[in-house]
Amino acid sequence: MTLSPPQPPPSSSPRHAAIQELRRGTQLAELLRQQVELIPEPNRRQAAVVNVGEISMAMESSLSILQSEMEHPFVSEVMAAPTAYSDGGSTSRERNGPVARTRRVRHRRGRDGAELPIKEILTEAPENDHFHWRKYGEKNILYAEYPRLYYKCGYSDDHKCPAKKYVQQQSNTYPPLFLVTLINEHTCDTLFRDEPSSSSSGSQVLDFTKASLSPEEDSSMPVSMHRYSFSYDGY
DNA sequence: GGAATTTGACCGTT
DNA sequence: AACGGTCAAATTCC
Repeated sequence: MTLSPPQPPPSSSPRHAAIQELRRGTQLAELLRQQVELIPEPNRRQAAVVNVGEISMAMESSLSILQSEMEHPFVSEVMAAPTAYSDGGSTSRERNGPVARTRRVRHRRGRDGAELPIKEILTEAPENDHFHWRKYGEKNILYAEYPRLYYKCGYSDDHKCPAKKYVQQQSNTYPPLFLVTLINEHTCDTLFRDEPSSSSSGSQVLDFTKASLSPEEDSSMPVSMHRYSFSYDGY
């Protein structure tokens, strides 16, 4: 992933130092993840993997916040919630677009006109939350190389949970990066959030197969690189 | 057969 | 009119 800002400030900048530390943390988390994969007991292993995933996500999120502030100091007030802003311009140059463009984050408003809480995260693992999502749409976005996938909380009907999630692949690097936009907080959180340590017979819910395939690339990559499926346990 | 996904139509916003 | 987000009928999967 391309982590360097266009014009790195002097390394004496505290913010730059923080970014360096976060990058180191990300690498260490990845190392830890590999170690954790070796835990023999399935339950403990899965729980540990999930925790490491949370750590990675937190790191990515913090990195995105710091980097976006350095690259776009003017956009931070746009967000209605603590936000990892990432753009489609400097970190992902669309191959099929005439120019790299800065993604404009629009205010999203509910019916009463109030701004909706939005959180954007750039991550390699969009499946690393433990919620049950149901896909309800997919759109090709102008100048974007990959489609945007639309998900809503699997309990949106039963429990009126308003949480939604958009997922869009941002790069064809390995591992690919996904921009995850989270809209609204889960109201089903404590009661219905899937437990990472619960046992099998889960229902497979999210599949990023298409999102992670670029239009003309073929079998030069292992299949596993193309498959990003969410698996959730029942409750 | 039920649940989840796909995909074109529809609609609101810009 | 174009674009992005959602709906919902059709289809696929388990």
